[in-house]
Amino acid sequence: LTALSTLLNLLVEAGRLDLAEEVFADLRNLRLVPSACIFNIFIKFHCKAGNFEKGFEILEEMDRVQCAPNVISYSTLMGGLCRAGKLKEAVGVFEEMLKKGIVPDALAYDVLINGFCDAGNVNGAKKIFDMMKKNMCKPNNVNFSSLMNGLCKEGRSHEAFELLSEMLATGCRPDAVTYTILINCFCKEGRIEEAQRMIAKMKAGGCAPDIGTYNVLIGGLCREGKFEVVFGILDEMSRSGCVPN
RNA sequence: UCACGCGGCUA
Repeated sequence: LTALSTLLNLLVEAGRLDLAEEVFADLRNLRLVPSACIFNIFIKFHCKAGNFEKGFEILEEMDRVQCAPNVISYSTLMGGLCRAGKLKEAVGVFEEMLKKGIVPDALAYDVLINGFCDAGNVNGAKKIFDMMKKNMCKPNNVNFSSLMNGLCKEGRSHEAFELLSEMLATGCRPDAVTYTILINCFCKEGRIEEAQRMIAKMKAGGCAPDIGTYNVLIGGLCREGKFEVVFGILDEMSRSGCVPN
Protein backbone atom coordinates (compact mmCIF):
# COMPACT_ATOMS: atom_id res chain seq x y z
CA LEU A 1 0.00 0.00 0.00
CA THR A 2 2.94 2.33 0.52
CA ALA A 3 4.11 1.84 -3.05
CA LEU A 4 0.56 2.32 -4.22
CA SER A 5 0.13 5.54 -2.28
CA THR A 6 3.32 6.87 -3.83
CA LEU A 7 2.06 6.02 -7.29
CA LEU A 8 -1.38 7.45 -6.67
CA ASN A 9 -0.02 10.67 -5.30
CA LEU A 10 2.23 11.13 -8.31
CA LEU A 11 -0.68 10.53 -10.66
CA VAL A 12 -2.92 12.98 -8.86
CA GLU A 13 -0.16 15.58 -8.63
CA ALA A 14 0.57 15.20 -12.34
CA GLY A 15 -3.08 15.77 -13.09
CA ARG A 16 -3.49 12.29 -14.53
CA LEU A 17 -6.84 11.84 -12.86
CA ASP A 18 -7.81 9.33 -15.53
CA LEU A 19 -5.02 6.94 -14.54
CA ALA A 20 -5.56 7.56 -10.83
CA GLU A 21 -9.21 6.72 -11.31
CA GLU A 22 -8.23 3.33 -12.75
CA VAL A 23 -5.96 2.54 -9.83
CA PHE A 24 -8.65 3.53 -7.38
CA ALA A 25 -11.09 1.26 -9.23
CA ASP A 26 -8.63 -1.64 -9.04
CA LEU A 27 -8.30 -1.08 -5.31
CA ARG A 28 -12.07 -1.30 -4.97
CA ASN A 29 -12.32 -4.38 -7.16
CA LEU A 30 -9.66 -6.16 -5.16
CA ARG A 31 -11.67 -5.37 -2.04
CA LEU A 32 -8.58 -3.86 -0.47
CA VAL A 33 -9.17 -1.46 2.38
CA PRO A 34 -7.06 1.63 1.68
CA SER A 35 -4.80 3.10 4.32
CA ALA A 36 -5.57 6.52 5.76
CA CYS A 37 -2.87 7.88 3.51
CA ILE A 38 -4.54 6.50 0.41
CA PHE A 39 -7.91 7.78 1.54
CA ASN A 40 -6.33 11.20 1.90
CA ILE A 41 -4.95 11.06 -1.62
CA PHE A 42 -8.46 10.05 -2.65
CA ILE A 43 -9.77 13.24 -1.07
CA LYS A 44 -7.18 15.31 -2.91
CA PHE A 45 -8.18 13.55 -6.12
CA HIS A 46 -11.83 14.51 -5.70
CA CYS A 47 -10.89 18.07 -4.82
CA LYS A 48 -8.78 18.40 -7.96
CA ALA A 49 -11.72 17.13 -9.96
CA GLY A 50 -14.01 19.61 -8.23
CA ASN A 51 -16.13 16.81 -6.74
CA PHE A 52 -16.27 18.05 -3.19
CA GLU A 53 -19.32 15.95 -2.36
CA LYS A 54 -17.20 12.88 -3.11
CA GLY A 55 -14.57 14.27 -0.78
CA PHE A 56 -17.11 14.44 2.03
CA GLU A 57 -18.17 10.89 1.19
CA ILE A 58 -14.60 9.68 1.69
CA LEU A 59 -14.66 11.07 5.23
CA GLU A 60 -17.83 9.10 5.89
CA GLU A 61 -16.41 5.97 4.33
CA MET A 62 -13.30 6.24 6.51
CA ASP A 63 -15.51 6.24 9.59
CA ARG A 64 -17.43 3.23 8.27
CA VAL A 65 -14.32 1.13 7.71
CA GLN A 66 -12.80 2.06 11.09
CA CYS A 67 -10.12 4.18 9.52
CA ALA A 68 -11.02 7.45 11.14
CA PRO A 69 -10.14 10.61 9.22
CA ASN A 70 -7.06 12.33 10.64
CA VAL A 71 -5.97 15.93 10.66
CA ILE A 72 -4.50 15.52 7.17
CA SER A 73 -7.82 14.24 5.81
CA TYR A 74 -9.60 17.34 7.03
CA SER A 75 -6.80 19.71 6.00
CA THR A 76 -6.78 18.27 2.50
CA LEU A 77 -10.50 18.80 2.07
CA MET A 78 -10.35 22.25 3.62
CA GLY A 79 -7.54 23.24 1.27
CA GLY A 80 -9.43 22.01 -1.76
CA LEU A 81 -12.52 23.93 -0.73
CA CYS A 82 -10.52 27.10 -0.06
CA ARG A 83 -8.85 26.91 -3.44
CA ALA A 84 -12.30 26.70 -5.02
CA GLY A 85 -13.41 29.78 -3.11
CA LYS A 86 -15.64 27.76 -0.81
CA LEU A 87 -14.42 29.25 2.44
CA LYS A 88 -17.70 28.78 4.30
CA GLU A 89 -17.65 25.07 3.55
CA ALA A 90 -14.01 24.86 4.61
CA VAL A 91 -14.85 26.44 7.93
CA GLY A 92 -17.63 23.89 8.28
CA VAL A 93 -15.12 21.06 7.78
CA PHE A 94 -12.86 22.65 10.38
CA GLU A 95 -15.72 22.76 12.88
CA GLU A 96 -16.59 19.16 12.16
CA MET A 97 -12.98 18.22 12.84
CA LEU A 98 -13.12 19.97 16.21
CA LYS A 99 -16.38 18.24 17.02
CA LYS A 100 -14.73 14.88 16.33
CA GLY A 101 -12.06 15.76 18.89
CA ILE A 102 -9.26 16.01 16.36
CA VAL A 103 -6.74 18.65 17.37
CA PRO A 104 -5.76 20.94 14.50
CA ASP A 105 -2.05 21.43 13.99
CA ALA A 106 -0.26 24.52 12.68
CA LEU A 107 -0.71 23.35 9.13
CA ALA A 108 -4.46 22.91 9.49
CA TYR A 109 -4.74 26.42 10.85
CA ASP A 110 -2.59 27.68 8.01
CA VAL A 111 -5.01 26.34 5.42
CA LEU A 112 -7.73 28.49 6.94
CA ILE A 113 -5.51 31.53 7.36
CA ASN A 114 -4.80 31.45 3.64
CA GLY A 115 -8.42 30.71 2.88
CA PHE A 116 -9.50 33.88 4.65
CA CYS A 117 -6.69 35.92 3.08
CA ASP A 118 -7.55 34.71 -0.43
CA ALA A 119 -11.17 35.63 0.21
CA GLY A 120 -10.04 39.16 1.01
CA ASN A 121 -10.84 38.75 4.69
CA VAL A 122 -7.55 39.36 6.46
CA ASN A 123 -9.35 40.18 9.68
CA GLY A 124 -10.85 36.69 9.58
CA ALA A 125 -7.35 35.30 9.04
CA LYS A 126 -6.14 37.23 12.07
CA LYS A 127 -8.94 35.66 14.11
CA ILE A 128 -7.76 32.18 13.11
CA PHE A 129 -4.21 33.19 14.01
CA ASP A 130 -5.41 34.36 17.44
CA MET A 131 -7.47 31.21 17.85
CA MET A 132 -4.49 28.97 17.36
CA LYS A 133 -2.55 30.85 20.01
CA LYS A 134 -5.49 30.58 22.40
CA ASN A 135 -5.59 26.84 21.69
CA MET A 136 -1.91 26.54 22.58
CA CYS A 137 -0.83 25.86 19.02
CA LYS A 138 2.28 27.98 18.56
CA PRO A 139 2.30 29.74 15.18
CA ASN A 140 5.25 28.66 13.05
CA ASN A 141 7.10 30.67 10.42
CA VAL A 142 4.64 29.57 7.74
CA ASN A 143 1.67 30.84 9.77
CA PHE A 144 3.39 34.18 10.29
CA SER A 145 4.33 34.36 6.61
CA SER A 146 0.82 33.54 5.44
CA LEU A 147 -0.72 36.27 7.54
CA MET A 148 1.98 38.76 6.65
CA ASN A 149 1.38 38.09 2.97
CA GLY A 150 -2.36 38.63 3.39
CA LEU A 151 -1.75 41.91 5.18
CA CYS A 152 0.67 43.11 2.50
CA LYS A 153 -1.77 42.25 -0.27
CA GLU A 154 -4.36 44.41 1.46
CA GLY A 155 -1.96 47.31 1.76
CA ARG A 156 -1.54 46.79 5.48
CA SER A 157 2.23 46.42 5.39
CA HIS A 158 2.61 48.24 8.68
CA GLU A 159 0.83 45.39 10.46
CA ALA A 160 2.93 42.87 8.55
CA PHE A 161 6.07 44.47 9.94
CA GLU A 162 4.59 44.42 13.41
CA LEU A 163 4.14 40.68 12.94
CA LEU A 164 7.80 40.36 12.01
CA SER A 165 8.67 41.91 15.36
CA GLU A 166 6.29 39.57 17.14
CA MET A 167 7.81 36.68 15.28
CA LEU A 168 11.34 37.56 16.36
CA ALA A 169 10.18 38.22 19.91
CA THR A 170 8.66 34.74 20.16
CA GLY A 171 11.77 33.06 18.85
CA CYS A 172 10.26 32.10 15.52
CA ARG A 173 12.82 32.48 12.77
CA PRO A 174 11.81 34.13 9.49
CA ASP A 175 12.96 32.17 6.45
CA ALA A 176 13.56 33.22 2.84
CA VAL A 177 9.84 33.16 2.05
CA THR A 178 9.03 35.40 5.02
CA TYR A 179 11.59 37.96 3.92
CA THR A 180 10.53 37.70 0.29
CA ILE A 181 6.96 38.58 1.21
CA LEU A 182 8.15 41.77 2.88
CA ILE A 183 10.61 42.58 0.10
CA ASN A 184 7.84 42.14 -2.45
CA CYS A 185 5.72 44.50 -0.40
CA PHE A 186 8.43 47.17 -0.47
CA CYS A 187 8.93 46.70 -4.20
CA LYS A 188 5.22 47.04 -4.94
CA GLU A 189 5.15 50.25 -2.94
CA GLY A 190 8.15 51.57 -4.85
CA ARG A 191 10.33 51.47 -1.72
CA ILE A 192 13.19 49.76 -3.50
CA GLU A 193 15.94 51.01 -1.23
CA GLU A 194 14.11 49.58 1.78
CA ALA A 195 13.77 46.31 -0.11
CA GLN A 196 17.53 46.23 -0.55
CA ARG A 197 18.04 47.01 3.12
CA MET A 198 15.78 44.07 3.94
CA ILE A 199 17.98 41.80 1.80
CA ALA A 200 21.00 42.97 3.79
CA LYS A 201 19.07 42.32 6.99
CA MET A 202 18.15 38.78 5.99
CA LYS A 203 21.74 38.00 5.06
CA ALA A 204 22.92 39.42 8.38
CA GLY A 205 20.38 37.15 10.07
CA GLY A 206 21.93 34.14 8.40
CA CYS A 207 19.17 33.65 5.86
CA ALA A 208 20.29 33.37 2.25
CA PRO A 209 18.08 34.89 -0.46
CA ASP A 210 16.77 32.21 -2.80
CA ILE A 211 15.57 32.33 -6.40
CA GLY A 212 12.16 33.65 -5.31
CA THR A 213 13.75 36.48 -3.35
CA TYR A 214 15.96 37.48 -6.24
CA ASN A 215 13.10 37.37 -8.72
CA VAL A 216 11.02 39.71 -6.57
CA LEU A 217 13.94 42.10 -6.19
CA ILE A 218 14.78 42.00 -9.89
CA GLY A 219 11.16 42.76 -10.74
CA GLY A 220 11.16 45.72 -8.40
CA LEU A 221 14.44 47.08 -9.76
CA CYS A 222 13.25 46.73 -13.36
CA ARG A 223 10.07 48.63 -12.62
CA GLU A 224 12.26 51.43 -11.29
CA GLY A 225 14.46 51.29 -14.38
CA LYS A 226 17.51 50.33 -12.32
CA PHE A 227 18.84 47.86 -14.82
CA GLU A 228 22.52 48.29 -13.93
CA VAL A 229 21.74 47.13 -10.43
CA VAL A 230 19.94 44.11 -11.86
CA PHE A 231 23.07 42.99 -13.66
CA GLY A 232 24.89 43.20 -10.34
CA ILE A 233 22.21 41.03 -8.77
CA LEU A 234 22.59 38.45 -11.54
CA ASP A 235 26.32 38.36 -10.84
CA GLU A 236 25.66 37.89 -7.17
CA MET A 237 23.29 35.04 -7.99
CA SER A 238 25.83 33.13 -10.03
CA ARG A 239 28.45 33.72 -7.32
CA SER A 240 26.11 32.15 -4.76
CA GLY A 241 25.11 29.29 -7.02
CA CYS A 242 21.56 30.50 -7.47
CA VAL A 243 20.63 29.81 -11.08
CA PRO A 244 18.35 32.44 -12.65
CA ASN A 245 15.21 30.93 -14.12
C1' U B 1 16.18 7.75 6.80
C1' C B 2 10.10 5.87 2.73
C1' A B 3 4.02 7.70 1.02
C1' C B 4 -0.85 11.94 2.06
C1' G B 5 -2.50 18.33 4.01
C1' C B 6 0.22 24.82 4.32
C1' G B 7 3.20 30.48 2.88
C1' G B 8 6.61 34.31 -1.48
C1' C B 9 7.89 36.01 -7.68
C1' U B 10 5.55 33.65 -12.31
C1' A B 11 5.78 37.90 -17.52
